[in-house]
Amino acid sequence: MCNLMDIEKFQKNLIEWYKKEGRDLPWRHTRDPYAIWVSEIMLQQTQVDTVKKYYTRFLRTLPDIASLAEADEDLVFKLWEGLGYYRRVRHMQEAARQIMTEYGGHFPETYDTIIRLKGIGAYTSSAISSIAFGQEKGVIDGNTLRILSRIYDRQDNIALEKTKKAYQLLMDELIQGTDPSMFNQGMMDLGAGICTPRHPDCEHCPVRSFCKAHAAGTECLLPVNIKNTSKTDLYYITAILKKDGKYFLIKNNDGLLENLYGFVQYEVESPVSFEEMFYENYGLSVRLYEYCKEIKHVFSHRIWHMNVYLGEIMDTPEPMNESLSVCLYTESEMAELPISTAHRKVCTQIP
DNA sequence: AAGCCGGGGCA
DNA sequence: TGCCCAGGCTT
Repeated sequence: MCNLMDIEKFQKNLIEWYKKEGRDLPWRHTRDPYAIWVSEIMLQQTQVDTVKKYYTRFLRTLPDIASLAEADEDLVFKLWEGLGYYRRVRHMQEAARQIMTEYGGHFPETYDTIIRLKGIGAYTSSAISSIAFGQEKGVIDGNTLRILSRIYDRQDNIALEKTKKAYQLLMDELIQGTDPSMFNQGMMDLGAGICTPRHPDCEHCPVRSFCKAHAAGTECLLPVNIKNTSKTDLYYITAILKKDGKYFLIKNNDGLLENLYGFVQYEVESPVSFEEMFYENYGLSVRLYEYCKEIKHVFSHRIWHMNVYLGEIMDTPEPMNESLSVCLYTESEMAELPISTAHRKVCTQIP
């Protein structure tokens, strides 16, 4: 693509195809920047089909910026339970409060102002500013990096930041003078349905006449994406601890799965070591009396091997320790708490 | 620049 | 199993 006429033809082919073959998605029936924002945050590293279920419920429960800003923290995380990357929703609530105080509850309308909001980077600011406000900012994500690598038959490693910067310039050039919302969303649908990672469907591609990789037959070798994917194995003893018909759960205050609830687990070699460490941390005597099974849970960069035990918390002097009672939940209370998928698997071992 | 942060779908 | 998915923040 070397001249303006080619770019115009590329845009026209893409957008005509998008109008006909584009996906009908819930967040494409609105221009409300708040709704589009929610969808874009949910869609970060998360597949469209997964997001659909969460998106509708989230907007029904928290329909606008003000309601998100004022919402109870546990409710917000509960709405996110199972989606992963929980920091996203914490940041979103911070940004909602930011919009209330700095912009009087009115969503900012330019790329440079939107990107200053918590949890919004180059991709999301481009997406919101183009879709909700018609700004000519191209989105750079896994889809567009793949498409551009193929269109230009480039070998740049898309895992590198400098590649993304170079491709941002290309995208901003390609989006000039057309409908920014349809161009960006058309590119994403092209990446999702035609220009797929493994078996691209070039026969049905509306822009294959512009594609250098297709001409060279190299489309299946692109994009180049070299990154380290080694995982670390972690071995835990995870205890389902019961007292008076309730279960002992703690809230993670930092790190992995921050703000979610879960069973106590330690990286120790034996049940006795667990009991000792639990006593050090909580001043409570526990007894593990039965081994259930190992539950494996795979994250992006680590694997949890959770060796699940049943246990009980021994009698404590009256009145019951304050720090103990706040950690005890009935099974129906547990259903309402935000709990990670790993620990939901552990719940299945409750007798 | 590299590490960290989840979970689901797919070949 | 390994890779991918509408990424962003921290160090």
